Amino acid sequence: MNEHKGLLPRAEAEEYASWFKALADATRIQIVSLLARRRAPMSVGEIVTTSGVGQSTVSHHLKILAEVRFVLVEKQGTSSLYRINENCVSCFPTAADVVMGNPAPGAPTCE
Amino acid sequence: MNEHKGLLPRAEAEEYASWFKALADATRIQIVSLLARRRAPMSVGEIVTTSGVGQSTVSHHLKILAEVRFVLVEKQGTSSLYRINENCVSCFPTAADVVMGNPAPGAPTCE
DNA sequence: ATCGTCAATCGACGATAGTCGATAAATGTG
DNA sequence: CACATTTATCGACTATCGTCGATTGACGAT
Repeated sequence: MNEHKGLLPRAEAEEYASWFKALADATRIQIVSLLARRRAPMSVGEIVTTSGVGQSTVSHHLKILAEVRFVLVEKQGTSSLYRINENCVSCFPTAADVVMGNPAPGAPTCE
Repeated sequence: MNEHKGLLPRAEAEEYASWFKALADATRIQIVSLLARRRAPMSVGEIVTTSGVGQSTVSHHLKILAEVRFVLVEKQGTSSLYRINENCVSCFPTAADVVMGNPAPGAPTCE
């Protein structure tokens, strides 16, 4: 149903780009893959010591990853537990999908 | 075979990130999807007039897309013809692959 | 050889992004 | 309440990126 013969509308392109931007940083990939391997939730502190980057930096990246719902947060006492969102990761658009305009924008925003 | 229990090695993470970076810009997504819809090669000039951004900008983006082999170039006379690399697009790693460390780095660098 | 066209490169500018250190806010503990 | 701990936010700095205009280089035509 997405049959633009010409240019992909700017708004759609920007939405796609924002998703890829979330994975366009080495530190973020390290964090998200770390959370994926241990399927258990991790606190920010654990991620900080494991990743070796500053605490504020980790917090910043987790915020970005949470915005695209790659990770989910759960507050527990004074600490925040982050875990991978398998749903969102698996429905992340493939390059082929984006290029061909297959997925409706908003797709990766799954629960 | 990629069984890091801890952190994904930085070099691998940076390689993954560089692939996603190629699609982390709205203009680049517009260009690549434009080339994908018309499966025929397009000259830089055509892309410029269709996309509405400056010639040097388009050239710059095409260079980035060519570096990750999303597009292929063929010089013909005074003009350069760009076309989509269906091979590379389809073997671009999914988010799940990257997150779980499935694809060997270097995978998207297919012919 | 000269000119015109097309694309790549260069230089500059503004905007964005990643990182850090310091501070603040929230929550648990004595 | 005072204190410690954990995370989020803020401010600053630097590096990178996207864009443009101008220039250069390559090629074809006259």
